[in-house]
Amino acid sequence: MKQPLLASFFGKGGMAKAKTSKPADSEKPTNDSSSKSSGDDDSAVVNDMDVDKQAAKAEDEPELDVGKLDIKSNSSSDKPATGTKRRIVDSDDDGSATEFSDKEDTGSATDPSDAEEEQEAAAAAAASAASKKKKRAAKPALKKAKGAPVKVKKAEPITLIDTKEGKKIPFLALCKVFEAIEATTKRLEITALIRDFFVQVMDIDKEELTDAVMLCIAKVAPDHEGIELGIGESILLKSIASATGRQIQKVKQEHQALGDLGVVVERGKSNQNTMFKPKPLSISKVFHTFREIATTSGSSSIQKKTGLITGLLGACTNVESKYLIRSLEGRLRIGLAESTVQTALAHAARIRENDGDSDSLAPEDFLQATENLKQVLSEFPVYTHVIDSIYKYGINDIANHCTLTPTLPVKPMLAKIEKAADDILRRFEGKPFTCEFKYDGERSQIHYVADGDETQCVIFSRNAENNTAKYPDIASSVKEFAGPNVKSFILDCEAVAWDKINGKIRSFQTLSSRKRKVENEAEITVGVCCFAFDLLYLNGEALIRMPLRKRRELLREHFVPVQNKFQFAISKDLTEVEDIQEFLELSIEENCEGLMIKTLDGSTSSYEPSKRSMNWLKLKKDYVDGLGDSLDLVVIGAYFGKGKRVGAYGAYLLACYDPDREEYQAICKIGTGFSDADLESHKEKLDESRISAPKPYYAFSEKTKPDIWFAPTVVWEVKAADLSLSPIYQAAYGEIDPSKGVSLRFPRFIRIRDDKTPEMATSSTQVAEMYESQKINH
DNA sequence: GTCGGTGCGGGAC
DNA sequence: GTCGGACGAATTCGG
DNA sequence: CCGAATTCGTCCGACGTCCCGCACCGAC
Repeated sequence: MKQPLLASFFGKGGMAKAKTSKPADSEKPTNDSSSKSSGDDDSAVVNDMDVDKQAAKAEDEPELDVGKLDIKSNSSSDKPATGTKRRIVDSDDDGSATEFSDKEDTGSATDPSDAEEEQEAAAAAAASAASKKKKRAAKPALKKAKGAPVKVKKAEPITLIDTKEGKKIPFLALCKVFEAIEATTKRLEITALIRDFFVQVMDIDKEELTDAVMLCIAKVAPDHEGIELGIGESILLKSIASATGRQIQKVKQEHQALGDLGVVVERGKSNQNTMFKPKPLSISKVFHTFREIATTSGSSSIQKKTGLITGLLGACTNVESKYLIRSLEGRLRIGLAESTVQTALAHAARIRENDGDSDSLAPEDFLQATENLKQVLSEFPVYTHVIDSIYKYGINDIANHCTLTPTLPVKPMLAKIEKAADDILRRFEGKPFTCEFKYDGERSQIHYVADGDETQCVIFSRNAENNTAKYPDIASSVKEFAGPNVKSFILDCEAVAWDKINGKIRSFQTLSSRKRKVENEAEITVGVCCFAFDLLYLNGEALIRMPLRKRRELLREHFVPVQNKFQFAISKDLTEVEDIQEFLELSIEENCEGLMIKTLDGSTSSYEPSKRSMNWLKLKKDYVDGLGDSLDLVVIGAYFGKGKRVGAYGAYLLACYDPDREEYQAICKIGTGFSDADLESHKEKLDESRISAPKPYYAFSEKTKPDIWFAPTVVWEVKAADLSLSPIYQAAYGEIDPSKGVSLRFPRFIRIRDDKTPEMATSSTQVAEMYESQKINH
């Protein structure tokens, strides 16, 4: 088949300088207690509120009526993804109907009429094997795209499922679905595929459905339970080597070439001739082995884990091994992520409750179900429990049984990037909104419950990790900042490293050096101050559906700033662009990252994480064209790309120039900001200056050693949010700290600087100056 | 057998 | 964290 | 007024620095 080469794509607002006059009237935001004043009590603060303030398919499907069976998924569907209707009524029969064999049953299974597409699919699959030479062919994007754009692929019935009592659902069935998903980029189709699978599993067994869902999202437990696989590249390499009987080095090489461990195993296994057919893996077997891996720790745990993985691999067919490995990497990379899985699960549940009939359901029915499920999971992120409730009460009623509960993390509301202050007014046109300082710390969700004398405080991170052990100091000061009538709450805050001697914010880098498991409060080296900006729950009542104005009111009414420990995020309710601009400058001045902008009233101001994933806006200085730190750096090396970047370089090593020592000093890697076309053209151009070993005048560390070296010829403009003190990069080495260099936070490619020679790149002295000018470093 | 260095995994941004 | 690409839905444009 | 073209929002997966905790390993 003709696989098109890497396709190329094409494609690619300023801010007014306010400052003019401006009725600076009042509104000097004062964070009261912040530094000096500290009138910590509410007085100052709370009062001026108004001014504002502070703060598959089967071998053959005997039972299926062919007619009904083929379904066209979506495509024309007017309803979202309801397209595919399939009836798998069988189950009655003796089950054995659907024996599966790992060999190629694909083709045969489906209905002849579709031979065409079938071939297409087969081709795709074959492609990887046949045309292995050009790995690009494997790019999902290209796979199908060209082939049959017109015809929509029908969802192939995948029924490797034996419904007979006691039989487990084969892992292979799920993998077949993954394969089909990977072959397309159409979102509706993806949803339909996984949804159909869930529909089938759902009828069979609740536990297996849960296991399947967990495998789809590549998780082994809810985030807050802190159960992690603890598996990474090196352990996988080891396991693959042992399972396929090869040297680790070999596997490593192949990994570099292919950029995908999944593909590496798949090929490795197919080269192996298996004498006997292993007992097929079931979904629950796989999932439970994953859990076992996750829960082993201690001495020689790596060996045990490797053993478990090797065992699984031994029982895998080729396809299975690919997805098994990717699951262990924590990312399936097939275009199916949690949000889509949730949608599919909701649709499946709705269909099941309609006796398996999707035709009579309206698009709104699906929408409603999806919204319910997403909302519930964001308030009660425990799949086992939620799925349980679906069975018990129905998808439309789960919200009444899985409600926001202190002690269980709420998915935090996020913000969308906004690049210019002007756009904000347009977006919010006329509606009142507030601007808050965006502090550079760590998102903390503080939960508290008092039950008589028993009190409990739990603190979660932005990603729902349980951080209670990291912040015992916060937990122990709850009683100081919570008012006397507060019995329970969930607070949304930013925990920021705090210099209590000078009453100042410290850098993010400082915060991150804090111990993660503090045994004794006395040993805390980095103090923290919480800047609260929202209240989600208070005294037994969820507040998330209230408008922000109300939540903020309750926050200020029931909580009290405490010096050096707890404050309200500084905020101002504004209406003019110039004011926003000025407030942004002020936030920067105060060592914050920028502003968060939120509407105050109406439904858009409620705390609804799932409905609109980002209802807040964030405005940072470095988003604005022409502002923020920008450097011109020399490209001296490159790293092979992985996944969708195979065939290109995934990242490059950059250096600044030190004219005194006449050397190029590594400063950071860069891997974002490139369009696909950039990726291609950069490689082409840079390969011309490829050299086999680093120049003697390159200063770099082994830890950042690139796969490919270049002579210093190309200069790029790069933007960064901050500069950091680095243990592994050499830029401005010794100028600030005798044993550390400087690196960049959030580096991204902006453009090529054809007009600069490498010697004209940003110098190490300039780098040092830029670092020094960040006042937060003193 | 203990101790410190190293490399990996995972989590912040 | 930043960023670009693909989809699908919403909105605008052009005949 | 309707279909085509364009814009917008969402989702996904590439990739960045730095840090701690843990398992491992070699030196003593």
